Amino acid sequence: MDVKLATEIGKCLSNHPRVQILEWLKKPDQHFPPHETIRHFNDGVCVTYIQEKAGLSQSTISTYLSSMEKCGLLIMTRHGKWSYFKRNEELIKQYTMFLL
Amino acid sequence: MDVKLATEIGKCLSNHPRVQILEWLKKPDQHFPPHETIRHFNDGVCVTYIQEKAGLSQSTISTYLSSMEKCGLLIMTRHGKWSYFKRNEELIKQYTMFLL
DNA sequence: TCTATATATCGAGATTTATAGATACATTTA
DNA sequence: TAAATGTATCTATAAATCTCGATATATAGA
Repeated sequence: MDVKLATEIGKCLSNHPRVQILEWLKKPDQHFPPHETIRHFNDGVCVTYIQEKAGLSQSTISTYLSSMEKCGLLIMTRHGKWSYFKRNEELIKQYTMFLL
Repeated sequence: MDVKLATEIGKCLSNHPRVQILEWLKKPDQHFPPHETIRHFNDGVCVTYIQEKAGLSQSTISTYLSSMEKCGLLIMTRHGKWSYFKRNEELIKQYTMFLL
C-alpha cells in the first residue's frame, strides 16, 4: 500500500452512498433479501438489490461498484447475468494498517 | 463514528497531498527539521514546514490542514504565531475500526 | 506603534465528481 | 432466434473540489 493507492481508495470512500454500501456489505443478510437463484451471500449482493436499497439510478450504482472494485475495495463474481459484489476484507485491512 | 463522519474523513483522504501529509506526520522527525523555537515535535509540525515540503501554496496547505483538523484527523496547537499540526491517532483508530 | 512574519480567509478559474438517461452488451429463456 | 432481464458504458449537466494569488488577521520584535 502506497500513498497513490491509498488516495484512490480514499476517493471511493469520499461519497456517502459508497461508504453506506460498504457498510451494508458488512452484513449482507441484515440488509438485503437472499437472492432468488443462489440462496447464500458468499459472493455478496447483486447490483439490482444494492441499487434499489441505495435509491440511485442503475447506471450510477454500476459505476460506483465498478470504481470500488477497481481500487480493490470490492470483489466481483459473475454468475450468469448477475454480478455479485462483496467486500475485500484483505485490502480493507491493508488500508487501515496504512493509515495507522 | 457514523457514515456521515466517515464520509467527511474520506473526503480528506481523497487527495494525494493530504494523504501524504498524514503519512509524513507519522514520523515528523524523519521528514521535517526541528522547529527553531520549540525543539520537539510533541505538538507536530508548523504550517510553513509542511507547505515547503509539499510544494503547494501557503493558502492551499492552510486550507488542507484546516479541513483535516475540522473532521478530526489532525489536532492543532497554537504557540505564538505558529500553528502546529499533529495526527489525531484516536480518531484515526476509530475510523479504521469503522471500516473493518 | 510600525514592521515583519506566520497563518487564515476570500474570490476565481480549471478540473473532477455526482448522477441521470440513453444505449450497448451479455445471458437466459420462450 | 427473439424477447426479456441484468449490468456496463457513453454522454451530458450541475455541483463540488483543487489550487492559486490577493488580502486580512494575529503575533512578535524593533
